[in-house]
Formats: sequence, C-alpha cells, structure tokens
Amino acid sequence: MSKAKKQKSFRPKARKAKGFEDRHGKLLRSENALIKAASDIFDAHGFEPLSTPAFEYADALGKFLPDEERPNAGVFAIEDDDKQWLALRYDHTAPLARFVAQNYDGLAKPFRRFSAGPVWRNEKPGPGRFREFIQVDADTVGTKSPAADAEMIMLAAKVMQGVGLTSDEFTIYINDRRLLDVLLADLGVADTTEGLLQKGIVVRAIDKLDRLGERGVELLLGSGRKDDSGDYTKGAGLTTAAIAKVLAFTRSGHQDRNNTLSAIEKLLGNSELAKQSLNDLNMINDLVTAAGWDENCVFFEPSIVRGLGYYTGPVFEANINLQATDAKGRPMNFGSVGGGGRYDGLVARFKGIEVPATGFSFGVSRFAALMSSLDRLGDQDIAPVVVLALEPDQMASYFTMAEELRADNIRAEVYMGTSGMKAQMKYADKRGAPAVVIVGEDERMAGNITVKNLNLGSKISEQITDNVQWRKANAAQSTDKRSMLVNLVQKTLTP
RNA sequence: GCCGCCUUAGCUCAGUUGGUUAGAGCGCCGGUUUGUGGAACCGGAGGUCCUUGGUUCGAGACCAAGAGGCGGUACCA
Repeated sequence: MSKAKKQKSFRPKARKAKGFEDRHGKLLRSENALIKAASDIFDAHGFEPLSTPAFEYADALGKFLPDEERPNAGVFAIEDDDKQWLALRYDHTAPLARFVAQNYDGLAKPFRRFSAGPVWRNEKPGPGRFREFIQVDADTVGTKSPAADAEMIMLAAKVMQGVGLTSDEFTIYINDRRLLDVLLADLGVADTTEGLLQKGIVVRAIDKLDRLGERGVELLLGSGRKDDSGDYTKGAGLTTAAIAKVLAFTRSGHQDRNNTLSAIEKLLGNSELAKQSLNDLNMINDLVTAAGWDENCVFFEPSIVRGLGYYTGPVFEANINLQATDAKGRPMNFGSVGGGGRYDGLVARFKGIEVPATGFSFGVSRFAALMSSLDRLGDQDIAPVVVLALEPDQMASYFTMAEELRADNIRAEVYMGTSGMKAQMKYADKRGAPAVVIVGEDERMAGNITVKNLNLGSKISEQITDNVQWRKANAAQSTDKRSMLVNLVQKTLTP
C-alpha cells in the first residue's frame, strides 16, 4: 500500500448508524408476516388502513418543541427552508390525532383506523431497543364507550393468536389509570404542578416492578434509589404508610378477573371516579367473557400502568410468556410486545373539544425478533432452486426453466454471474439452495436435464473420507428428459 | 445524561517483567479436482495492534486525553 495510493482515495468507513438495524432474511420475513397478520385482523374488523408521512411539523407531534440548543432531544428534527421545524414521528398516535383534527368533519365517527410503519426515537439504543422500529397500531377515535376498549383488548389477543401463539403463551393485562389517580388523591398527591411531577415518578416506579422488584420500587416511591453502578435516582417522597398502600394496590390482582375487580372495589370503591372506572372495567369484562376469552390469557392487573403520560383511562399490555435466546446465546427477555390504552386528550390539543380515543400498538421489531428466534414465524425462508448458467448463449432456456419452476410454486432463480461451474455450485451452496438444475452441453445435446440435491449431497459427504471416492460421488443427482424438469425438481424437494 | 467494563486479521481471541519480522482457530481465496458445492490435505491473501499526545534507547503492552463498542441506570412528550 503506497503512500501515493493512500492519499489519492478517501474511503468512508462502511458502518451503520448507531441504533439502526439492517434487517434481512428470516427476521425480515418474520416482521412482514407479523405486520400482515395484524393488518389482516384489523382490516377484517372494519378498521380503515391509513398511512401518514414520516415527518410532521414538530408542534403537531406533541408538546415537544425543538429548542435551539437541543433540537434533536428525543426525536429526530430538521429545520425546513421556511424555518419551520420538522420531526420524524415517534409513534402513530400523534399523527393520527393530527389527521383526525384536520379531517374531522368528513370522517364517520367513531373513526377506526390501523397503521403500520417505522417510527423513530432519538434515544440511547440498547438490547431490543432501536432508534428506528416498526409499529402496527389500531385506534378508535370518537367514543368514550368501554366497548371500544374491549375491542382493542380482543384485537390484541387475536393478533397474538394470529401469529400462532396459544392462549397460555401470551397474556393481555388490563388496568385503569383512573384507579391510580384515586389512590394518589387519597394519599394527598394534589393536582398541582408539583403533584403531577410526583405522580409521574410514582407511575414510572410502578412500571419498573418487574425489573427492580418490590424492594426497588419501594425505594423509588420513597426517598430514592441508588443502583448497582452507583447512580442515584430521586424518589417520589411518599410516606411509609402511603408506599404500603400503593404496593398493596399493585398486589391486588387475582387469577380470576371478577376477584380482581372486587379486590379493587374494596380498596377504592368509595370514590366516584373509582366507581366510574370499575363500571367500565366490568363492561369490558362482560364483553371479553362473552366473546370466550378465558381467564388464562386476559387479566386485570393493577401493577400494569404503562410509562407514557397521556393515558386517561383503561391501559393494556401484551406480553409473551416465552423465553428465547439471542444469536450469542444470551436470554432475551422482551417483556411486553405491545401496549395501549385510552387517551381522551390528544385530539383536543388541535380541536379544543375533547375527542375520546383508545388504541393498541404492537412493537413489531421486538415482537418479530422474539418470534423469529423461536422459529415461530418466518420459517418459510427457503432458498431458491438455482438453475446453473453453464453456457452463456443458452440463457433464454435457463430463464424458461426457472419460469416453469415458479409456475409450479417453486422459488427459483438463474445464476446471474459469469463464473464457471465450480463457482456456481459454491454460490448455490452458500445461498442454502436445496437443489440446482444442471444443463450443460451434455444434457442439452441429449435433450436432458440434471437435478442435484444439495442437502442430500452434503449428507453423503459426511461419510466420505477418501478423496477419490469423494470426486466420483454424484449419487445425489439424477438425470431425466427435459420435459420432466418440474417433476424431477419436485421429487428432489419432497423428502 | 451518569456509572462500570472493553477495543489486536472478516469473526472469536492469544500475545511473557516493555525487546528483532505481532500469532492461533474459524472464515475467505487458490490448488489437489479445467462438468460439480459440502469432507480431507496443501498453499495463499488479509493488520493504522481504535486515535492523538506522552514516558522510554525501544510501546500492541506503561501514562493521559479523546473516539467507538458493550452493560447498567435515568430520560422517553
């Protein structure tokens, strides 16, 4: 490597941006299968497909406004030619609120729609956490009816089933934010700025129950917690008695939905707001029960709160009860693969009038990664049969052969390179092709085709140690008349 | 953002108290075998030892700063 050469060419390093993922093969097929399964279910229930742009004006996305100092905190934002700030959407809900507000008069309400596509968050990436990921959302806008919430819950369960999970392999948890509001009001957390801040800490602390355990959450509710790395997190500053009450509430879940509701009623039943909430939850329970969803996959769970601030009523979460390991053999604990709830305030930001809404969202990337590693989705990733291109002037006939295979639903391709036969065999092997079609001069002159079974070939090779025998072994291939092409390939592919 | 650990070939990693020309396995390429991938044997290519500065006669190794990666934690409208 001469100095002159080094100076001549600048080469950028081939590397992908942090927190962004290349997706291909089995994993991408899993994602697509998941998106399709969810979309089909939403569509069958009468939800309208809706696609909104990746960019929105930043002020439309939320109360977030990019400031000069850190325009990209949380979201990816750019300043347009006209000095207006654009930001990549960070979920599908905010664009929906914008769409509904903008087209309010023309929409049949309640308006029900589903959306699938990537969303972006400019946050620190971690395992199973990316800066770009796909969400599939279904939302119902324009009704306060708990029936709409019940429908969301059942849709979530149906999607879980739709991707092949049995009812003991997934769980849908239900809770209601209003119950926590009542509880905290009882404990003296006021509706002031300071109180709302405190409430936020409480909600986020409860959200961490599964990760930190009750002891950790207890610290976060009280004075604060120091983690293993020595970092200190400020607590909510509740009294010991108040902490006990909050924890008692999170423990009030039972296996049986009715028992959970009566336990909550005993704890909070005197309040008017709690009565409203329990009424709604009872109606949800009736509908879910009538539809036949049994107690082992749909629960009321008071410890589920969801981290986001905008929920105003029932909240839901979908969990997978399976353990998987990643490429490096480490256990993948994904926890929830989807969540949602009622948010009655979002559209009001635009319209000034309250437009109640409820929705559910699946984190497709996370969900699909889990399913893919369990070989539960995308296992239809079968490599194509490769038609070798041995004689350059016979390409037309190779194309014809591949087309015949495709007509019989066999994934097939013609080798597109210019290398010799050995390289073509290596190519087919590396692709994982189940078989190759070999038609060279010999076959062509005789009006024949040869099909080699690559899987069988590699099995046979394991038993051969002698080099000469190795060369001679072509037991894994057979030759027949040209007209028998599809037949012979078919026979090779079926075990 | 805060805390900890890490960074040597495409990948996983060795590399002695600081001492000539930095290694292994796997992978890759070629050959044995010019119409046959996968086994076996033989050969080959491939390195800014993350970067910069310092200590030293001499640094992959020691020191400092920076960058990147991993993990934890926080934030996540």
